[in-house]
Amino acid sequence: MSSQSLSEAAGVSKAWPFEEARKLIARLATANKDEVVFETGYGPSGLPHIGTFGEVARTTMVRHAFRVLTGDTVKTRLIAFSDDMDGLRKTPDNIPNRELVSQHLGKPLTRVPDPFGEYPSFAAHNNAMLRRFLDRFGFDYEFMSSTEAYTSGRFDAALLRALERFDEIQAIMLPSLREERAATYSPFLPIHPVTGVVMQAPVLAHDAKAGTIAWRDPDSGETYETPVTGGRCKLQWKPDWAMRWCALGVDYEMAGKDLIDSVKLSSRIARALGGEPPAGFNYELFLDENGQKISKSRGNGLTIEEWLTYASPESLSQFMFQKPSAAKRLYFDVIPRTVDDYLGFLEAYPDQPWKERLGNPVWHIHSGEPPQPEALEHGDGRTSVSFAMLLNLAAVANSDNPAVLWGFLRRYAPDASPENHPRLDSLVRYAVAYFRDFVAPKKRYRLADAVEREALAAVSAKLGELPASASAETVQHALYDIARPIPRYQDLKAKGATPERPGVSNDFFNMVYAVLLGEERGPRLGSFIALYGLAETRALIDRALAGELVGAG
RNA sequence: GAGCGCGUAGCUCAAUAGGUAGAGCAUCUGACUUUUAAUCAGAGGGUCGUGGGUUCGAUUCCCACCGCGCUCACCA
Repeated sequence: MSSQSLSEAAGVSKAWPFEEARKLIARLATANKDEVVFETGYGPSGLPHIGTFGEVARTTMVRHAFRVLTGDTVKTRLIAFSDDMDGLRKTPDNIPNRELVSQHLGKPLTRVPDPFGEYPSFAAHNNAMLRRFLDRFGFDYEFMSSTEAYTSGRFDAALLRALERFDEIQAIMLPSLREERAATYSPFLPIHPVTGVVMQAPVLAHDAKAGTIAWRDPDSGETYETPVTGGRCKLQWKPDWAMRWCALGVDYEMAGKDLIDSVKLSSRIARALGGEPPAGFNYELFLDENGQKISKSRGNGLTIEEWLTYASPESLSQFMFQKPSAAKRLYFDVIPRTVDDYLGFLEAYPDQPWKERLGNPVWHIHSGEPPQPEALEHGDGRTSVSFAMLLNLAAVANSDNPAVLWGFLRRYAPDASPENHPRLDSLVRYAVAYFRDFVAPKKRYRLADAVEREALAAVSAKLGELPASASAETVQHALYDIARPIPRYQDLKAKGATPERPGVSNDFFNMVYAVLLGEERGPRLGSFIALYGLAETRALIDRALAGELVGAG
C-alpha cells in the first residue's frame, strides 16, 4: 500500500471523479495556468437544497481526485458563486413582510431589504443561509458575491471585452430566442440610475471605446448612457456565465442536464470572449418516487432535512457519488439501502488494493481517508450492524428511546456502548427517528375482550410480584404459566405438550402485540418486557385496559 | 423539434477494465428456544427489451428498432 501504488492506481482509475479530473489535466496542458478553479453557482433564491449539496459534494470529489492525480502540485480553489445581483423577479411565497419586498421588484437582490430583518439585504440573508449550509458539511470553498464582483471592478475588463464583442454575442444568442424576444434582447442589463431596477431594455447603441451602452427607459421615454463597468450594468444570464468563466478563469463547472443548452451557448460566448469554457459534465436530475423531476415548488421528492433526519451526511454523499450520469430516484425508501451501501463499502475498504479503493465511494466521500468501520465484538467474531437491522430492531423494541436499542445490542455484545461506538450510536438514533416517524404512526391498537382483559390483568399482577431485575427467561416462563390455563390459548400440538400441561399457542402472543403494541407481530415478550421495564409494562397494560391506546393509535 | 436516461429474478437494483449472471427483500424447505427472529443452513426463480454487426466468445462495444420516462425550447 505504498503511495507509489496509490498514484499508479489513480492514473488508470475508472471512477468518474478521476475521469473528470483527467479532463482537467488535459485542459491544463494547454492553458498555461498555475492553479485550477472549480465553480458552483447559486440562483437568486439562494436557498440551499439537496441538489446544492450534490453539486458541491461531487465537485469536491473531482477536486480531490485531481489533487491526488497531480500529487497536489497544482493549487486548487472552489468558488461558490452567488447570483445575488439578479433582479428580484417575483415575491417569494414563503417569506414574511411580502408587501415590503414586493415594493422592490426588479432590483438586484442585494438592494432588496431582508424580509427577515436580520441582514442588510435579502441577498445577504440568502448568502448567509448558503454559507451556513456549506459550512455545516465542512466543504472547503471561497464564497463570491456577484454584486461584489461587479461593483468592485473585478469584472470590468471582461465586461469591456464583452462590449467589444457585442455583435458576436448577439449572433450567438439571437438564433436561440423567439422572434419577439430576440427583438428586444440585450446581453447588457443596465441598472436604472434612478430606480435601481435591473432594466431589460433594448440597447440603442454601444460604444466600446467609451465603455458605455445607450438605452431608453420604456416608462419615461428618457434615454441614458450607462457605463458597463463598476456594477452599473450586469449581463444576461448566459453571457453572464460566460463572462464570469473568463474573468475568474473557471476551469471546471458541472451542471444539471436541464442546462445542457445553456452550457453550449455560454461556451460559445466564452470562446467569443477569447476564453476557453470550463470542463465539466451534465449530471442527471433527481426524480421522485414516480419518476417526476424533483422541484421545490411542487414539494415532491425528498428534502435534505428529511434525509439528514434519518441518515448521515456521509450516506447522502454516497448517494451523490453513485453514477451522476444516471437519473436517480430520490425518495424515502432509498435511504436505508444507501446507508447500508455506505457501511458495506466502509467495511470493505481496509482490505482492498488501491485499484479497488479508488473505485470505492468511501474513498471519495472522505477525501481519501475513510474512518475505520465500527463493528460489534461478540464471542469469537465481529459483526457489523446494518441500518436495516437497526430499523428492524427499533420496530421490535417498540421504542423511540436509543437506550432501549442499546439494551438489545448489549445482549449481543456486552462491552459495546454509545461511548465506544459513537457512529453506531448515531445510526441507532437515526433508526429510532425512523421508527418514531414511520412505524409508530401506523400502529393500530385494538381493544381487549373479556378473556383478554383477564389475561392481561393476570400478567400485570404477576409482573408486580416479580423483582424489577427479573430476567427475560423468568418473565417468559411467567407468561407461559399465565396463558397455559386459559383454554383459548392452549395448544396441544406444541412440542412437549401434554393434556396435563398444554403448550401456549401463538394466539396469546399475537393478542398481546395487537392490544399493547398495535402490531401484528412483535418481539419475544420476555426479552421485551425485561428491557422495557416491568413497571413500564404494567403501566402500558393499564392504559390498554383503560382503552387509551386505541385512541392514541 | 432538440438532447438525454433507463429496459437484468415476483419487487428494488448491482456487475469499473468483453470470459459460464449477483445482492437485498419476497417465496419455499430444513434446524433451533414450547410463540414471535437482530438466528443458522439451503432451494426455486432470469432466452440480461427486440433484431443485426464486430469477436474465439457480447448483459457488457457498434447500429437499428420497440417500450417507459425525463429535460430543454420564457427566466435563471
